[in-house]
Amino acid sequence: MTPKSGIRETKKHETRRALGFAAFDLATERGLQGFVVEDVTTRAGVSRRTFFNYFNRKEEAVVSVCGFVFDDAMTALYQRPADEPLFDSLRVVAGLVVSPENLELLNRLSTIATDFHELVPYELAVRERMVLGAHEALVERMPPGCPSFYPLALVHAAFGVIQAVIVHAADHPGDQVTDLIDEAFDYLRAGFQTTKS
Amino acid sequence: MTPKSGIRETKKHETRRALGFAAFDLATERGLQGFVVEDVTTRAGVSRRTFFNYFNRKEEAVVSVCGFVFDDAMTALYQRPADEPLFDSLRVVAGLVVSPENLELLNRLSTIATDFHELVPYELAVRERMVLGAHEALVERMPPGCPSFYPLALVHAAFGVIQAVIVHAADHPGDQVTDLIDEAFDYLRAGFQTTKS
DNA sequence: GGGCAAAGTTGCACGCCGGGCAAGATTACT
DNA sequence: AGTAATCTTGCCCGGCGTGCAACTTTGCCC
Repeated sequence: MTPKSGIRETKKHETRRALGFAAFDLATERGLQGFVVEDVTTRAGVSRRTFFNYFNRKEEAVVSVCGFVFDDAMTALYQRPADEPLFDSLRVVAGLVVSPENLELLNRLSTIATDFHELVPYELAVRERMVLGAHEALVERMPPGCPSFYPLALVHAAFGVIQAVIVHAADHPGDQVTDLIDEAFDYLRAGFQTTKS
Repeated sequence: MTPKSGIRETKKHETRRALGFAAFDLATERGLQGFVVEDVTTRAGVSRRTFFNYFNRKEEAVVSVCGFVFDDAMTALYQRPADEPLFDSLRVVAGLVVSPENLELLNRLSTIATDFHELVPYELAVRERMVLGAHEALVERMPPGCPSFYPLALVHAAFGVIQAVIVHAADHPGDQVTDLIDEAFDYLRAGFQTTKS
């Protein structure tokens, strides 16, 4: 977690990014089966062996690009005022997760995953990282000694409806995502006791 | 979806089960890296090539055993009275998902996944199948023409808190799961406006 | 800046994965 | 009984994933 000193970490980060984007782009262009690891490393300018120092498999590299969605969301969550209700913090973060740029990325990923089902598990894993990260962020705000189940349940429910929005948005490209997030969190706030529409 | 006639389907089903359990047991005994596909097929009594007619990879076979959790839950959901509120149906099904036998299975799987991180994505995929299946079941009960976002959000939130219960139960083996499910669905019903504990 | 330790990259080698193909076996249909 | 459809199996082969041992680069201290 320490930033370490410069060049080394920076280069690693750049190499990882280069490999991730190369894999993501190749998957977009040719489909998941349309390229081999060596194609990725050629594009990224490193050797095949190096690829496996960063990722365990091709699929991980492809979905890694979406990790920035995770990073942005977590950064935002940690920056929310400490006295803000947890529910409201999550609502704000939810809006960021489904920003236009992020949705574009997530939809490209979904498109690939539709054709190549084997990618789905890795897509889900990225989301799971986000849920667990958010949980940790919330726990820090809880009064000491407070049982952790409440924030655990809250964060799972919140990211559940966020996922619902993403799924729905993929099927209904016309809908305003901001509205969907509002609708989803209204349902959540009302305990799903109103159907609204 | 048609049952087809007997022997053929039955044998396929049995072969799939045999491969799944062989893989699951081997993973429990030796860990995910402690065996190769050929070990699975030897135990199941088929050829190595046949394995790949049923699963794309070893990991899929290992988690496939948990598919029965999915099947049971879906069967139960379809059998709920049609006029029962969706929320209540999901609450009942939630109790079944975290039955003692299922939890034993899910915990064994979690244990393996803890040691062998590469299994996690496949674990998540099984859960995702359950969420989408439940959504379909709920949609059938909605009045025709009703927008599908409400049940989509509901089912994602519900399985979100179920996942929270499973995660929590893995960390706190002493807790009563039935109580956790009640607590989780109470939170959900109350829109997370009460902390309770 | 010279030199050493730590960390990262690369090529090589090798076993396993994953699946196309075609032949053989088994089941379904009439 | 005969034929079509389905499933299994062995063969084969390119790609995957990784241990290992050089080699190169970076960090650090004198």
